[in-house]
Amino acid sequence: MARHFGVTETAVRKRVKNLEVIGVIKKYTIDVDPKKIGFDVDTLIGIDTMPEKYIHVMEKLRPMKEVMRLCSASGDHMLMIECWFQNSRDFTKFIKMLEKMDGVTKVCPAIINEKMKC
Amino acid sequence: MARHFGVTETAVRKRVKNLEVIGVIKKYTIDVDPKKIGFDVDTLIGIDTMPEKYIHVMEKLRPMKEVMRLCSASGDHMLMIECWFQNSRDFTKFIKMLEKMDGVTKVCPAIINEKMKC
DNA sequence: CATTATGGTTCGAATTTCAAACTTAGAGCT
DNA sequence: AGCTCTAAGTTTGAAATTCGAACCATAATG
Repeated sequence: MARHFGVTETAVRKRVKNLEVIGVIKKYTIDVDPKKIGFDVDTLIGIDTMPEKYIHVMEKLRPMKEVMRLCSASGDHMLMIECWFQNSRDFTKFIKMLEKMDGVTKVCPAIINEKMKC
Repeated sequence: MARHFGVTETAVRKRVKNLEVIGVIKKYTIDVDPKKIGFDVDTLIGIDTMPEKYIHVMEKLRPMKEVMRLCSASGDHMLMIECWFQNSRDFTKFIKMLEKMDGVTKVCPAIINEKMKC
């Protein structure tokens, strides 16, 4: 980067450090291909809950090993989760579990076929 | 990592290198906070299209600067995109544009409030 | 039983990391 | 204008890391 921008390596380091401190850079991550490690089913699931059970459902979902990402949303769905499964059986089982979960009113699963842009 | 697993640093390097070669590690990324750089509206948008216009819509969306991620899916929606906007005005404008786009039959936007797990 | 593949280790030179001290240059005051 | 403060760069050198090459050890295989 330093070479690219024509400044010293230290200057770049200071800027990056600052981006970390002020929170622009939240973290450094590794993009892993779920299929390559046996997770053939990558899904995005929209969930709606009864308003008073919202936090409860969220707290219940968060620690689940299948749940790779979780965000609260407004609009089409109240919660959106990305989940990885070894196979479609596990996927179906999980969806059924969600539908039965206390406070959940709607479950809208989408199976991700291909990530065209990341 | 080497210290953690009690092997040499070179051993770890070789394993990581191998993970890169076989594609388990797709890439190294930086997780940036959109709000911190002026993108106050982070959204997840589900899109449905007429089957014959599917590829066409996808190719049109992919290069758009607002589109941070794009994946093809089956189930709840045919396409799922994550988009960043500076403000809700830009967001609304984009949604209207999508709705008018040739071949698009349905647009389901969700505004991400908080990423609880990444 | 010899051979190959796999997964380690050792070693050292080259490169990178990183903090401390120092230098601008501009912005905001009086 | 003169002064001070701050943001952003540079220099420098010691410490740490990177990384290839050469070299084991072991298990699986023809």
